[in-house]
Amino acid sequence: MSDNESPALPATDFIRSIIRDDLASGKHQRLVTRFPPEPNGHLHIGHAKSIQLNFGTAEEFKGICFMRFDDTNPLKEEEEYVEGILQDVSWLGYDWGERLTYASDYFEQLYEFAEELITKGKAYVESQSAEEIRQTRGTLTEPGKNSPFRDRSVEENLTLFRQMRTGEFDDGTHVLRAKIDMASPNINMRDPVLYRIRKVPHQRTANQWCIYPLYDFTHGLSDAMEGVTHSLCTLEFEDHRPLYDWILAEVSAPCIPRQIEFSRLNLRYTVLSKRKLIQLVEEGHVGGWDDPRMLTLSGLRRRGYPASAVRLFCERIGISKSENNIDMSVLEDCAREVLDKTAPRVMGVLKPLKVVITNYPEDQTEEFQPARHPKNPEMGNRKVPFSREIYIDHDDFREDPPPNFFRLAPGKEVRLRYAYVIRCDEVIYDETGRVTELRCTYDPATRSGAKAEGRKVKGIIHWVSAKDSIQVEVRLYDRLFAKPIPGSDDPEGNFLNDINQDSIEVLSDCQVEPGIMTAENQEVFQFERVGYYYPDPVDSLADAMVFNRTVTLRDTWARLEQEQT
RNA sequence: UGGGGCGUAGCCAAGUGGUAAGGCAACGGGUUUUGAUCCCGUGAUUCGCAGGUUCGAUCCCUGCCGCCCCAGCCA
Repeated sequence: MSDNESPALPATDFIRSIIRDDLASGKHQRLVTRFPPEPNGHLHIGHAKSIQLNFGTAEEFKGICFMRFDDTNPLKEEEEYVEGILQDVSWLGYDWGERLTYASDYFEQLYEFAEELITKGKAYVESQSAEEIRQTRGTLTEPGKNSPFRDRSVEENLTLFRQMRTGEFDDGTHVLRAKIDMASPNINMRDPVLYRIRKVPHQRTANQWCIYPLYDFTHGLSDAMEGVTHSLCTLEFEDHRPLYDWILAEVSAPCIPRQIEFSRLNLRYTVLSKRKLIQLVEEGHVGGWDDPRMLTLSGLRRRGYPASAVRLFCERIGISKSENNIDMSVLEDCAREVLDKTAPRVMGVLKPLKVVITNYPEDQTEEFQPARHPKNPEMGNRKVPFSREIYIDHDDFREDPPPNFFRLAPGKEVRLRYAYVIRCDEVIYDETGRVTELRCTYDPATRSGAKAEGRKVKGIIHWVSAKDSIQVEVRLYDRLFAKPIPGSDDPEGNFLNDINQDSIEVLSDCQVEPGIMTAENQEVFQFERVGYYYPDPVDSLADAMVFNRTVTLRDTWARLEQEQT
């Protein structure tokens, strides 16, 4: 399922430095981390960065990493996402072993910690409405006001909180608040809400609870209960760290984890926020979470990205605290790097142009046996039939070739890869003037592998035997958005206007060499000179294959030609 | 105008008092029956800006500028 190539060089970053120091100083005997997604959507490449940090460092430092679902909001979370998330993490190549947990596993202990806080006079039951709480919170520049319920007695708070638990109040009538400081310049410290009443069943605890803890109360304590030493999260939680520390300090926590923040991944020409991904899926702008244009892990997987390419990418971009905007080409290049070494080669003609080799006998065929991989002879050879009628790619022929075009043109010669040199003698057109066929002659003396190949020809093109080739559908993908930062030009930030209308092109009449049918496993192929293609795991049928273009090969000629014009 | 962060080459990113790692991209050259791959070579007199301390500052101090995050009973 996943290829387990380990990263080349050990990464060094500020978080690993802290871990290294804490282990060296004896502050911790063993590293414990956790990857804590909320099951309200599927994972994307930004999560891969976090997964690789948490699971990756655990592996590196011989520690452990918990796979923990942060499921404290039954209104937004769904069990179906759990399965997808677990599949994505294991696809990436990480194993949580026995350490699959849920914040909801700790609801009872969490409740006890809440009572402890109340008993210590550090939390109170608030009976103002949500609106009133908002009104009295103050603003960024003005302090908030104390709640009239702030000084309820411990006994009253305890009674009320227990009644909240037993369901005696309606949603929204009461909440539990920490008693910290309504004048704090950090808004998170202005008596944050710890528990709210929600009379809805929870995916895992069903109707056991009608009060649910909020993130700030849950997260640090869950970390502590799991013995997490380093709680790694993204920058937007930096402001929450004082609260994280406060809760752990005020309660008899089993240990004190340290929260460390790093910057989240931003990629150009795509969106990675869960909200936006959900919108793309729900409004039908894409085919689903696993649409190959989506930078979700399921989308990348379906597109043909090897897990090791995603890991290489995460390693390459590093970990820091600065805002970043990584170019999509970095990701693409990681795919090329991995695939070049592993993908079996095959010839595939995307836009077939028929070529008749007029001096090749009609009933003759022969078979070439090129290597499946130019540098890995152990991958063996394939059989490629050759005959009088072949297809070449339309892009490899020009009636009026530009300078330095060393492919086929009237009167010019090219080598058919692994086969012969041919010369274009005649161009056949249809009524509309479109080129429909080429008449060529071949030179038998130039047979591939022959001692004296006769002459050197600069151009080499791919081809397939017309009567032997397999027709397949190919889907060419491009970036989903036309702007580096979707929505940045729109006053309302509407990113949907920037969707690239040409992000998918379907070619239904592609011809590939018959050897592709021998593939037993789903694997990514390199269509020589063109790119990497992966059989679509959803729409591909045994007799009607569909290939997704994972990524093109680097195309120096395309760049050159663009510069020439 | 409150609080928390960030600012090192096109994009990432180390270094944190001793004279700017590395990767990707780009460019030049070589190999090549994939215009691919591979190989070799090239880039910051300078670390947001301005002062200061120091024999010496990207690193310490002061001031300024720019960008990001925070006012959910979301995570």
